[in-house]
Amino acid sequence: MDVDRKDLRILKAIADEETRSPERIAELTDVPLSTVHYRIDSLRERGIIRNDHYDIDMAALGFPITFIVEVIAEHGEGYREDVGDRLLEIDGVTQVYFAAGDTDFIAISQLSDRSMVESLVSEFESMDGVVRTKSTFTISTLRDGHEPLQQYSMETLVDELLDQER
Amino acid sequence: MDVDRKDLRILKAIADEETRSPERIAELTDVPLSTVHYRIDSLRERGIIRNDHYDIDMAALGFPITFIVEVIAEHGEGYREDVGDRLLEIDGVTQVYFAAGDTDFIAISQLSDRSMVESLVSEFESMDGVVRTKSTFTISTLRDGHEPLQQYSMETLVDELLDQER
DNA sequence: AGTGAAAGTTTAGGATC
DNA sequence: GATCCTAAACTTTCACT
Repeated sequence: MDVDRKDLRILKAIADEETRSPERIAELTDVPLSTVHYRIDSLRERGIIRNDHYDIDMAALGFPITFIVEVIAEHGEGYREDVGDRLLEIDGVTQVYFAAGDTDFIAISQLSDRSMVESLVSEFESMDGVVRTKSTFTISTLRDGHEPLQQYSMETLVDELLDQER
Repeated sequence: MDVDRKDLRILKAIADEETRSPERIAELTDVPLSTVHYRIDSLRERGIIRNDHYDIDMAALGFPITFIVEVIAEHGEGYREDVGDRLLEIDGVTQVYFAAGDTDFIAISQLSDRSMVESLVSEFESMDGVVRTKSTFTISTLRDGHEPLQQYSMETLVDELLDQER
């Protein structure tokens, strides 16, 4: 059920080469083509690989601004859940996290221009159950999260995910 | 060069159905199959669709914790650039934004367990040029950013991306 | 936009460990 | 249960209309 070293080699090749081609993965990992197919199927069954899809570059499409809003919600009877649900309904909000500590939610959105930023800010501020918001306007994206496994060394993957070293 | 309504219909179908199959896209959009192929090629050439790849579910793989760190850097001679570069080198840091305002950087990481959180926090704190950090531990992910276009209504897309309404 | 043949990719069957 | 080969089935690309 758990991943093994061969799975990790395949996943790392997928992320590093940004490929979906079993042929290419087979070359890079020295795992035979048909085994690559078998392993990818199995990773999909285990929910580790989701659907295969296209990666849409939001900046290239016309939404170059990443806007991050921290939200402090009222702390009583289901307010937090309500606010969370309403954050999810706002157009352009692509990530929402529920957090521990001073901040209750962090919402990240991809926007087209300043007017879209302004209308988003006013949507957040007029939202029922919201006590305070803190917005961060990003100047540049040093790294987007589109291929997360690239940011782990094989060593970290092995250390963190495999129980028994041998 | 710019996208038109037909491009947006295709992109929205890709995001909503999480599909990569031109046949399925053709069905959903009523655009002929060969035109879907042609349009997807053209979107790729324009950089709007990047590579097609697998979506790796970091939580399912074994990195269920999203950890968000705001970094305030020293404000002199290239300190900011240095800090940015060093943030990018840390294992597990999947998104880094350079921001305007009180916070200079926002780094988002996907981690396996508390011990990985602790070692990341100490890496951040011991980093040269870092004045202060504020960490946010997320309890749950209400939405990850893996299919951003799902979070835009067709109306918003048309309003924000197409110049001339007709 | 559409057609159809060529090229490429994935699935399925069966042998092996 | 995992592996790996081969061949059939399917999908995509490409030259042409």
